[in-house]
Amino acid sequence: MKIPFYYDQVYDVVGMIPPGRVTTYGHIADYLALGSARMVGYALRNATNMCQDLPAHRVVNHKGDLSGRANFEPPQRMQELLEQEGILIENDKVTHFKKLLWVPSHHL
DNA sequence: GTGATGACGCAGT
DNA sequence: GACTGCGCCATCA
Repeated sequence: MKIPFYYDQVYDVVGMIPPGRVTTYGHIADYLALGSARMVGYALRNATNMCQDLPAHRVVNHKGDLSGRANFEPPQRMQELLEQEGILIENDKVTHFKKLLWVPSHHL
């Protein structure tokens, strides 16, 4: 299966998110400087279904909310994976989100 | 080619 | 802090 050009870009950024940290769609989009935050989420939607190795659970929206958990096969899986890395989830939102936030460009 | 969709983000109120 | 509306642009029908 051919992977759309945008998806591969997202995989690379998401794949370099350090464990125990999270990032937002906007930051990824800004780092890629290709499209918008919507494109990131759009790409991840296929990514999760396609590449289970992809730590898409570390990607949340600008509110720190697990907006895409419903897209995971078991929606509960996303929260489980985050807690597994030490990230606490409350009311489907990342606790201390700003502290755990990791910015791609900041990593350079 | 046209129209609608979407795991979002931001400005305005 | 909350809600509303608009922009974003690749992908799908």
